[in-house]
Amino acid sequence: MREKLEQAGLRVTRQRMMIADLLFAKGDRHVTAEALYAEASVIPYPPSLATIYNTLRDFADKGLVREIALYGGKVWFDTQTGPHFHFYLEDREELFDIPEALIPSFDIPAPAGMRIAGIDVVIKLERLPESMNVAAPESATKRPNP
Amino acid sequence: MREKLEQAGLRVTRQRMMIADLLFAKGDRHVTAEALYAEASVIPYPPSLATIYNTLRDFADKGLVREIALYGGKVWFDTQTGPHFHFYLEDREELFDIPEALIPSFDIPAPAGMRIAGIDVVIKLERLPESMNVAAPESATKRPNP
DNA sequence: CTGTGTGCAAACTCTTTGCATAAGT
DNA sequence: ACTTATGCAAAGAGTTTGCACACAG
Repeated sequence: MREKLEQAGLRVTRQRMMIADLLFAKGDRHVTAEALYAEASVIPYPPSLATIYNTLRDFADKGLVREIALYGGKVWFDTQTGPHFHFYLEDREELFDIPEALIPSFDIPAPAGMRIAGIDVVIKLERLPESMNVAAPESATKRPNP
Repeated sequence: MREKLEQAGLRVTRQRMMIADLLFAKGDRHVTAEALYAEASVIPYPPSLATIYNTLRDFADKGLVREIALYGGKVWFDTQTGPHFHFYLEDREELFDIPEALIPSFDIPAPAGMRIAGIDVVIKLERLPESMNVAAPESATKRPNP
């Protein structure tokens, strides 16, 4: 953890260590600043909310986490910085990864004079009524926001 | 235009007509509330900013426009409600459609007990330095946020 | 020691809301 | 007439910032 910060050129402080621990200890995570703050707040002498925000931004700048495009409201951060897509469960405000295996190959050319700086794919999910709970998985065949 | 509002079950008011005109008169548009407000403000007796916000939300509720997932900050509205993906030009804060022809077929199954409520694909673009302006189009092969 | 990070509160930005007035049907 | 929309200003949510103090290198 310590090296992770040093490698990124960030000073190793108690707060940053604590935040890094929360983020990276238990595998991939998808968090908002508020959620992380709530989580940190059970620990004695937790970082302030402002520090959580600043730290998440610093981490994002250094490539330790990445920001995710989502509807209005809050900014999400993802500890997995590599290529992958997301499911978003609106009613629970939960964000999780789409298994790599399910991701189709993508080959959209950038317009002339531009380069692709990142791709964000978010598939919004809705919980089906109980009675349909065991229905066959639905497909998302090229149909953004039907 | 009038019928568009009536069909949606919205009262036809001067302000809503003005906003609908701005949105739908000149083909597909991608706007933020602020931008639309600025645009409307050149007209005598323009709608207030609050009304722009309320109207855009009403329009979105009735399916006349759709909301687009973008990084933090502002909410965007798109007059094209059908399935399509977007390029986002960060430095200019411009959003535009990806031609249908370029969009790959997508077939990601929803997890059991869920259905897909919408797909948002945003490809962030960066302007290349002048010297490379005529470079061959780059590809976005399955590489979200490299 | 020196410079950077932290905490707090206040500022800021974007969006929504309450309430009195205006306008549509 | 009756109901819904509008405008304004004020409130609200999320995020950033300024400044004094603390701490890592």
